[in-house]
Amino acid sequence: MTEDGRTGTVRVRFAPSPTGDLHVGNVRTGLYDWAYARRTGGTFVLRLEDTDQSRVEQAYIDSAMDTLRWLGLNWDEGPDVGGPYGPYLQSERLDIYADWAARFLASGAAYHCYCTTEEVAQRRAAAGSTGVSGYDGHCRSLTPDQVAAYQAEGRRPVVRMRMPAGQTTFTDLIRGEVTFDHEHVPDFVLTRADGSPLYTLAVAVDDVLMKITHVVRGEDLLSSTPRQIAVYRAMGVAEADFPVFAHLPYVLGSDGQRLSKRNGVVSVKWYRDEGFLPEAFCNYLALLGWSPGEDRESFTLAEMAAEFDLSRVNKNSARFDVRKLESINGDKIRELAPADFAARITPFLHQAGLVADPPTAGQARLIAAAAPLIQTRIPTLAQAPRMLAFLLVDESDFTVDPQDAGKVLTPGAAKVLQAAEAALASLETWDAAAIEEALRGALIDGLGLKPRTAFAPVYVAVTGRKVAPPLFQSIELLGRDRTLARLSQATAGLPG
RNA sequence: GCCCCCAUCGUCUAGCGGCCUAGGACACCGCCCUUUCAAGGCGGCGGCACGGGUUCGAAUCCCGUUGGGGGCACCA
Repeated sequence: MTEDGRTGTVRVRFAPSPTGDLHVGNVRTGLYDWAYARRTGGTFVLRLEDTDQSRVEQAYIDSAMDTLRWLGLNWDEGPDVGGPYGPYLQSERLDIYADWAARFLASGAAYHCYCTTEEVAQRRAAAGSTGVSGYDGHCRSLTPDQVAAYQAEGRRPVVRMRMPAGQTTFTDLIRGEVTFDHEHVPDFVLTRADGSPLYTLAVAVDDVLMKITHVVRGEDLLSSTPRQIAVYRAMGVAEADFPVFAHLPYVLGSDGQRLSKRNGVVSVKWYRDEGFLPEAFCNYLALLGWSPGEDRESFTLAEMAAEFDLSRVNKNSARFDVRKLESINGDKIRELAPADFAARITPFLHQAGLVADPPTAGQARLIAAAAPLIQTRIPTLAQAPRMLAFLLVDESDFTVDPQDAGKVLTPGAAKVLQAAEAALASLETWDAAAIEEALRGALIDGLGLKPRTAFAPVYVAVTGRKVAPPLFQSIELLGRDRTLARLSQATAGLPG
C-alpha cells in the first residue's frame, strides 16, 4: 500500500541529466527515490535524460552510475542492466518521441511554430512588465498561406504544445493540492527545429511508457507539472493512471543560496575523495528533509529502506552543512569493525605513497595494528595518511614538522630526549605497557616533569608531530631501532 | 512584473490542539577524563518571523504582512 492509497507495484524513477558530475542535490533526490521504491517493495528505475546533445558527455553517464553504486543505491532497471521498458537512455528513444510529436500534431494537441527564439523574446519584452511571460500564441492558428510564407523563408518549425484554457490541479504527496491556472502556463516547445525532443516531451512520454507510478523529484520542477500533465492527456492517458507527484524541497548551500560552486563543494565525487563514507553521506543527506522521528539521527541505508516515508518529508528547503556531515562521518568511522576500517584507509595510504598496492605483508600488519589507534581520531579517511606517515614512511623520508619542532624541541628538551633514549635502550620487554612504565619512570619520576611537558618532545621526536596517535603504542609499533634513532637524531638537531 | 512553493535555536530537525516553562543533533562555550590529539561523560548558550482571527486552550487550524526559494528557454 502506498501513501496515496493506491495498490499495485510502485515504480519510481531517478532521472538525472548527465551534463556534469552528480551533485549533492541530485543525489539526495536519488536517495529518496531509491528509499521510496525499496520501502514500498517497488521497482527503482534509472533513466538518463540525455536529450541535450550539446551538454551531455559519456563520461558523466559513467560517473553518475559509478556514484550511485558507491552510495549503494542499486537500481532494478537502467541503461546497463536493461529492463522491460528500455532503452533507458533517452538518446536511444528518439524515434519514440518523434512519433508522439507527430501524433500530437495530427490530433491538434500541438502545432508547428515558426517563431524564432529572438522573436518570441522581443514580443515578450514589448509586452512590458505586465506579467506576460512565455509564448504569446502567435503561431497557434496560422493560415496555409502564412505557413507557406514561413517555409519559403527557409524557417524550420518547432512543435509546440497547445495548452487548453482552464487549470490543472494535482495532489502532490508532499505539498498537498496545487493548482495552476493555464493563463500562466504558456504553450511550450516539445521538439526543436531539428526534430530532437526536449525534456518537456521526453519526460512525460517516458514516465507513461515506463509505467512510472511515482514521480519524486526536486521542487524546481513543481511548476512544470501542469505541462507534463498536458502531455499525459494528449497521449490519452486516463486521469487515474497519471503518476503521483512528490516534489522534494531544495538542498541549499550554507549561505542559503542555491547550491553552486560558489557556496560549497557540490560534486559528490569530492566527498568520496576526501574520505567520507558512503553510509555517512547517505545518512546525512537523508536528514536533509526527512527524519525517522523520535530524535533518531543515526541509521543505515537498510533501515532507511525499511522506514522511509514521503509523508514525513519536510516541505521547506535545507542548508547543506559540511560540519554536521563530518560529525556523522566520524560516528560512522568509529562504528566500523577494525578490519573494515583498516581496509578503508588503505587506498588513502597508498595514494599518499605510504604503502604499495596491495600493501606488503609487513605494511598490512602495521596498518592492522595501527588502525585502531586512529579510528577515533580522524573525521575523514583522507586524514589517515597524515596520522600514520611516521610509521609507514621509509626511514630516510622521515621528517619532523618544523613548526612543532620549534615549539617543543628546545635546548631544554635535550635531557628529556636523552633520558627517554636511555630508558628505552635497556628495556627488556618491548610493548606499550613496558614502554609507558619506562618512560614515566625516567621522565615523570626521574626528572620530576609533568606528563604534558615530559612527553611533548618525545612525541615530536618520534612521530614528527605534536598531534599523533597515542605515544606508547606508536613507539611499540615503530620498533626499538627506529625509535632510538629518531630520539638521538632529534637530540643532535637541537638548537643551541 | 506575473505565477507557485515555503517559514520551530546559527544549521539540520522532533512536534501533527492540551503531554511544550518547545525535545534531540551539529556548531559554539565551560568542566571532567587524559601521554598529544581525538573520542567519551556532565553542564551552558540559543528558537516557534510578525499581526489578526478560530478555540476553554495554538508552535500546531484559518487570513494577512514580512522574509526566503523556485518557475515564466528550441536547459533539465
